[in-house]
Amino acid sequence: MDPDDRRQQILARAQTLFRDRPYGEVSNTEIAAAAGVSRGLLNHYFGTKRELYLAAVAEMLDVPPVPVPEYVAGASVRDRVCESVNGWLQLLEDNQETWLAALGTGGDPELEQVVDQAREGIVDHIIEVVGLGPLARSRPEVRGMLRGFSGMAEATSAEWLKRGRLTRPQVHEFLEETLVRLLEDVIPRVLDDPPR
Amino acid sequence: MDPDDRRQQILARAQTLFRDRPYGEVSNTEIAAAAGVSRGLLNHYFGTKRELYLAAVAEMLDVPPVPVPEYVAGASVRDRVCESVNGWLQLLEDNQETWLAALGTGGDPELEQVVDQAREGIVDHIIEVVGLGPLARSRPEVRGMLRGFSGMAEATSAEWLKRGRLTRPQVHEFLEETLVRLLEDVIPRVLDDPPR
DNA sequence: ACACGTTGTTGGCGCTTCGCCAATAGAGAT
DNA sequence: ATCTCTATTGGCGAAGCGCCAACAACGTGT
Repeated sequence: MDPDDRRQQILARAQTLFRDRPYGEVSNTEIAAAAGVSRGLLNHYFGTKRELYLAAVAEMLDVPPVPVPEYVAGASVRDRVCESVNGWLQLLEDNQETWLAALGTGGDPELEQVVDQAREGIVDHIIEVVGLGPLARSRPEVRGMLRGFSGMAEATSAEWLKRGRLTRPQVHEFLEETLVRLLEDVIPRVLDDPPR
Repeated sequence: MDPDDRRQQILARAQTLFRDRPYGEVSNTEIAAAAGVSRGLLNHYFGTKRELYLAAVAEMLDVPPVPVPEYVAGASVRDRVCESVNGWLQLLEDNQETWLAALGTGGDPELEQVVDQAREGIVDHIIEVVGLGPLARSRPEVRGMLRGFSGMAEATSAEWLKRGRLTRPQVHEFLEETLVRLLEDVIPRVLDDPPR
């Protein structure tokens, strides 16, 4: 079989298994059986089990980015934030299991880095949507604070998807209101103050 | 040796090892050697390796709670929030490695539950500090949204401790300003709106 | 004082998993 | 047709975990 197809097939099977059960409970033997190949082949394509895991998670997180809403002249910051939050929630709803499975990283530095990169991409998206590019380039603190907002978004989304203490509209309104206040009040205030 | 002491000693050694390296890379043999006991004794005290891990993490997270600042009549919400944020940051600074190690949970449901409980404790603390008890009891959404704030606090703290894109005073001001706006504006607004 | 049971403690057995490697087969090229 | 290259396999050795039987040390009852 074509090596690329085989690699992709193995990855797909590994993803479905790693979605349901944690790393330690999924054996390479099981993945190989699910893919209909021998166990040694996994070591042939991906070196070790961890590398296979990293590849699987990395592809899980590689979702098509939310399209940036086209800039409508006269659209308020609030409108654009609303649009962005909506896209984020839709993306989450479509890929529930994927995100929920990838929330915790088990303290593995490399895996942490993979997830970290995905989160940084979210921050990029926010920056682009609200037109914060120049400021963010000169002030790294902006990215730091938006990562904070990203953490809030993940936590509230988990409350919605997992625990059910919040509904989707509630999460939306909560995040939208919060982000507006961050952009208009909190972030400028923090940037103005001396870092001490 | 006294069983309690032995158990505690093993736990201590396991904690230091699990702090530095992820679960899969720490062998029971190593823990036993570090504790100066035989490997089988770990299975005697804690049933399985996972249970030992859970016990270690649980004790890591069992930090002395931040004392609730005594209620000064006339103290504004902002003052109390400031005090609370300060306590949270101090706690983080004192137990850096512990928290950073426990941030990711590897998708393990039981471990997730342990960390989840600790985070819920943080929410309890916030509720108590800002005097939101009655409202939180009748409206579970309040807890959900405060969990969102807790996620933001963790993310910004990681930016400060790990990545260094934020300083501690900046994190403080950021969280304080945000929480004030949450309590005064965002949360009431979300609660008033129909959940749809 | 002596036997006895309780319990902390150890070493070892069996099973599973993982990484590696030699052996095989099958396709494409000369 | 043969040769080579590579995908693919089965198996070997090491390591780790859970369990259990044996040992020892201490207290207890008679």
